[in-house]
Amino acid sequence: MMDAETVHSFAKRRGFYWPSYEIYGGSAGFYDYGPLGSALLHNLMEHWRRLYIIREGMYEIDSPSIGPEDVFKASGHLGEFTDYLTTCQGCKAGHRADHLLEGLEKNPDALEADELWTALKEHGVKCPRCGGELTEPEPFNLMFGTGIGAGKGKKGYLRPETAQAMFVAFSNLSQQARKKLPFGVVQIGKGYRNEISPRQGLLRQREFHMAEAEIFFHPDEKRWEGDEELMRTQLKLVDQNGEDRAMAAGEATDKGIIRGEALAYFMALTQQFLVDVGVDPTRLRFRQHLQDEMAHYAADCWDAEALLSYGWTELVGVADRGSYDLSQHIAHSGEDMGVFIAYPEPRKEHRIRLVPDLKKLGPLYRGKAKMVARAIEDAAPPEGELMVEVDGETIAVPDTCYVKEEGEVVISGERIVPHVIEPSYGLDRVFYTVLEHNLDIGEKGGEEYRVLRLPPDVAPVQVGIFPLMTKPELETVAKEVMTVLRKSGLATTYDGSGSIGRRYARADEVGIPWCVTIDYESLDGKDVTVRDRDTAEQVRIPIAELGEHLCSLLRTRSG
RNA sequence: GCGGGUGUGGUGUAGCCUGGUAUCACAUUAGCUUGCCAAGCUAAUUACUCGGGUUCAAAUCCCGGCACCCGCACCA
Repeated sequence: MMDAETVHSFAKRRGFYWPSYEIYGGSAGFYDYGPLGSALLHNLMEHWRRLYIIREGMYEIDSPSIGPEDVFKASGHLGEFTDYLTTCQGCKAGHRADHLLEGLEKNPDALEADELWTALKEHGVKCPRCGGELTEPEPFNLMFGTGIGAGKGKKGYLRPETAQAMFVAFSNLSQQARKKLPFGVVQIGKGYRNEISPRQGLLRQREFHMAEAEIFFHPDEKRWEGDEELMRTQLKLVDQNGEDRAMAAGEATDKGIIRGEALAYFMALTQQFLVDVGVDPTRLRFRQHLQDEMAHYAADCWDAEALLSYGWTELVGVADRGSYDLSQHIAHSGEDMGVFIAYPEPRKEHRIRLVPDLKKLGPLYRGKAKMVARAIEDAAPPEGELMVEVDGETIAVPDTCYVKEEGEVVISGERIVPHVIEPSYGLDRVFYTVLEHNLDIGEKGGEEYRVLRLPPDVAPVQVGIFPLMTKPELETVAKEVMTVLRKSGLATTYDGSGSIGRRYARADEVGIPWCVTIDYESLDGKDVTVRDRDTAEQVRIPIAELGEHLCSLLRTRSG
């Protein structure tokens, strides 16, 4: 099997990627994409856009990498991403304080620093490795913090995922979708996580590329009208019980293995993308999250995993997140993000409702008055005193603050909070997988011979232009041909150095699918050879038709 | 973050134990040559991870930082 070291040195030698800031000693978890890498990464993104935006008709947005603290309080990242680490004074091993309290406290994950410390002392917890004394837990947050504005300013964080923007701007987006469900919104951008120990090259970076789609559904109608063919895609599934099987996406839905048709659809779409861009389908599977691995709000979650030299590695997570994200932002911001769904027929109902009196509520609750009012509207008529819950606290509301109204009302629909299905791609991982799965190290004439068998539309360069000999008359024509091809939109590189075989070898190694060679017959006959990377076969094509010939090859080969 | 290992041109390496001009190959550039799959000749460019210490002298010995690899922990 290909080993990662080989891929890394290859990547550096041919300019795909290398560690950042090398001349200053480097910094773990950061990588530069070089000329060929940038082009390849860009092609992956373009392919992704073609699938999600053009074919599935989703909307794209582009939002800031930095967000104010409130956003991450609401999203849960501030809490979830903060771990408290305690260190053993003896053996210096670090442990997560909440893990040490597992089984001793009811919900150790939710404890604050001082509570954790108290609990550790109360239970007399010692280092599980050597039995030594533990230090006071220190907070560690996986989000990069920063300040917004001058002076003390406002606390901000670099986003740990791009998804929150789609939830935060939901009202604007649903307006753009003309308030019809379902609709999908995507974003490609960078995410940032201050990993404790980044390892494994591109797979676990501190700054990385993500492509995420949030598809919003009516909770009872999780169906996406897309390409029906996709539901017949064979998927390799490893479910929660570790059962391993291959079946069509549609069948897995019918059998209840995948919980929901839309989830299955987006898993199939995910597979199509990965295979299109060069992930080996025989080394690809979907693994269902275990119950305790899944976020508590998630209804179901499957990771697309690729088999790499590092082992099975998550490339994409496809999750049914329910209404969790929107509900969180509704609760924290007070913004109503519901979508109004009209009934087929308006209904008449006898109703008792509570109408809040804001004039009374205002002076009483000040900043919270609006939220109290909303809670009153939602509350059922009380037996005695009205109790409402606002922002985690229970408030008794005097009966002077609202009036009871009773009567027939016409209800033409209801407001619901949409559910969301989220395919979330780690693009750098896809990138690495495409390299590792397609770098074919074989042999030719007793010598090692490398061919990067990339799909043509993913390859960083599509055409190599070579004069057969380094003679001025050939070089002139070759450069003219190059100009024409570049004008027709093909990524083209010129190489006139060394023997022709050497140039083919150089081109094969970086995955250039077609090489065009200009020889003496090209001067008279006006045609050139086009050589195919994978078969090494050559055909002669008139120069006048070359652009169209290559463009059509590109179209047919990219599916 | 803890423990162990490693760090030499763009890539892969020899040298390190036993301190004294840094080896070789490939790659790259230029010229010649070359009529289709890493041919040849000539020349050129490029390296001891960084900082400190010991020493007349450090790639080599010692200390520290950084990076990478392996294990542990971490990986919403």
